[in-house]
Amino acid sequence: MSEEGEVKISSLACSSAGDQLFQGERPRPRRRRRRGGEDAAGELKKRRLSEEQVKFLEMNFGRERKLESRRKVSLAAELGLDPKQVAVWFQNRRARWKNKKLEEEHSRLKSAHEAVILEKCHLEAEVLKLKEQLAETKKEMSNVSRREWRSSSPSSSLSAEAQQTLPAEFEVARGAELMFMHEYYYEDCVSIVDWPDFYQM
DNA sequence: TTGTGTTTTATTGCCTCC
DNA sequence: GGAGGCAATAAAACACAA
Repeated sequence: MSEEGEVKISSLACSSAGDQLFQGERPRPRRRRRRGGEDAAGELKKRRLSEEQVKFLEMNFGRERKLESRRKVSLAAELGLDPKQVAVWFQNRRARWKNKKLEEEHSRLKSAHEAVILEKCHLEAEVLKLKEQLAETKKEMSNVSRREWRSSSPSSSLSAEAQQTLPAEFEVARGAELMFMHEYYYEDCVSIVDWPDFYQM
């Protein structure tokens, strides 16, 4: 078989001078091989290996994925193949094996990723629930403190109207703030006259 | 039968190692 | 520098639906 023949036909391929500028970064130039599927002897160029041959090669591949020279020659002799065919078969088999491993790894990582996403959703839901609980607790604490404040301030100078508008609708953070201010003012005996202004805020 | 997708065998070009 | 490995690709062989 002549390599020259194939190279001549390669003028049909997409190889060009420009391709040479991007070695390693671009797809390699493709060479067209002779079509027709027959070699000089009239035999088919590409022949499928028999089931037995493949089985034997598989068995050997299972034992050792690499093929040293002596083993290649003896395998070829046993199978009645060209040593190069054996080498090619091992090369292609390694490529298939590698692809399979990559696919397995991909699906393993995908499953792990999905599990993490699921856990994240659960944790987010839990955080939401805990936040709601916290808000509820703060609200209750604020109500309790408001009630205590009212009952402990019988001489309050607030009008009845002002008392009515006390912080029933207060947001939670404001409620906590209120608790703090209540304690502060109460303990320091500061006049509460300004409180209605505060509540109107 | 034929068009199309997949698998298998083989080639090419580059890289690394001894 | 030659042998062997790998990635990318070609092309034959095969499978299969329409």
